[in-house]
Amino acid sequence: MPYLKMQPVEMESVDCRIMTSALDLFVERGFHNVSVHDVQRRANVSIGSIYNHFGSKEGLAKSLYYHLVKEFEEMVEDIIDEDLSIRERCNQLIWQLLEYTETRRNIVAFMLHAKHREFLPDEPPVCSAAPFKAMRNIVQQGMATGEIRDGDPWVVASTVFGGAIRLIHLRLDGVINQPITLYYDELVDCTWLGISPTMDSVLREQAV
Amino acid sequence: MPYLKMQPVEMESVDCRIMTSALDLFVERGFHNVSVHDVQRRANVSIGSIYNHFGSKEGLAKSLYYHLVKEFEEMVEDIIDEDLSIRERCNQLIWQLLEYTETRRNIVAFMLHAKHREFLPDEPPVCSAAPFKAMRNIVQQGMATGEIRDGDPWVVASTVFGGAIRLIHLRLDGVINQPITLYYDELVDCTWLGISPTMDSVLREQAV
DNA sequence: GTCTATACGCTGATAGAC
DNA sequence: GTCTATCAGCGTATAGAC
Repeated sequence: MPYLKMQPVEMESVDCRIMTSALDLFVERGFHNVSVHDVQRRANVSIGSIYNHFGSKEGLAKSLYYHLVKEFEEMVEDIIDEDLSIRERCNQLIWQLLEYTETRRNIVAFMLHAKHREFLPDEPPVCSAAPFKAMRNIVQQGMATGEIRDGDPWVVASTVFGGAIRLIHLRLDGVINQPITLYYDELVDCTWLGISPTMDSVLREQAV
Repeated sequence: MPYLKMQPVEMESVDCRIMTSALDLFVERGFHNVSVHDVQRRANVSIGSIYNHFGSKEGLAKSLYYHLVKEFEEMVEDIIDEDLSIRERCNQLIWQLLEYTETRRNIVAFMLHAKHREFLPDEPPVCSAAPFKAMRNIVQQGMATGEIRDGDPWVVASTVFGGAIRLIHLRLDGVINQPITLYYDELVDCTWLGISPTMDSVLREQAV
């Protein structure tokens, strides 16, 4: 059952069936452990069809990759377009990342887990793609407005999203067995307030 | 030039040359884009030799993997054996991770970046290997002694090390162009105190 | 545009001399 | 234990009918 967001066109296009099958197989076994025959079989099309549509196995992977980056980018854009504080934006992003991991596991797995350089040698790394740049942008805005601690953009951005991404990896690897959306509140607390318990006491004292 | 830590034995053993060559090639091109012939050529041995020592390409990868996990584990054990507070232990670990990334790039890349499941299907994910368990253990101890904010172990551990691991990935991907050891101090601050600037002000106010 | 049958290169692995 | 020569199978890609 294809579940990729498709452009206006028909939902059941051959392209979509092929890409969906490819995505699932690539995530299950890894790009190099999937033959074009495998994709062909799962998508219920002929090999000729695949080569007609995508030119090569690499071409198929590339199309799929672009498609997913775009979908991801739109998600980020949607959040940016909402009228939110920087902090709320970051949290919203973290939430969506966790939620995507649960509801569209393979998309996240392909974006975050797959080592594209191995089969798309000319592609820059994912983290330099548009959506990731947008994420870092948000962080920098936050530093400018004073909503986020000032410092090196890389360090701060890594701290903001590093915890979430780490949780996602653990979940994808099957080390964590429950939906990570359950961890959202606690994760956000840890990230913004830090893991040092002294800060807690400071706050508590203040509250008293 | 082989740079793997070798057991007591001679530093220039054939095993070591083969494993070092394999490590470099695997990291450069990915396991599946490296043929046994490639390894053989770089290590200046014959194919027969490789099959004699390791039985198969997968056997070579497995030996290499075990070797590196062990080396990593020893690093963690060394830190645990030192007489340090939990917090210092965590920081020491973070430092070592950053430093390893700079001085033994390929080892870290192979451990953190490589998707072992693709070529070692029966291997559990890296993050469930001994050294990672030890890292989570330290965090749990910290929660027990009150040195670390109490909470779900996964979330807290991900927050403690997530930032560092994220930085390492960015560095390995070539997105960050300077040694990440430079970021150590700031990273540790962000992690323990959180990225919320309000905490800073709280502290500052307190200090006044 | 879709299909089947086929070609051809590469790579993991072995045999057997030294 | 080390080497070279060789095999067998798989997997990408194409040719050509429909």
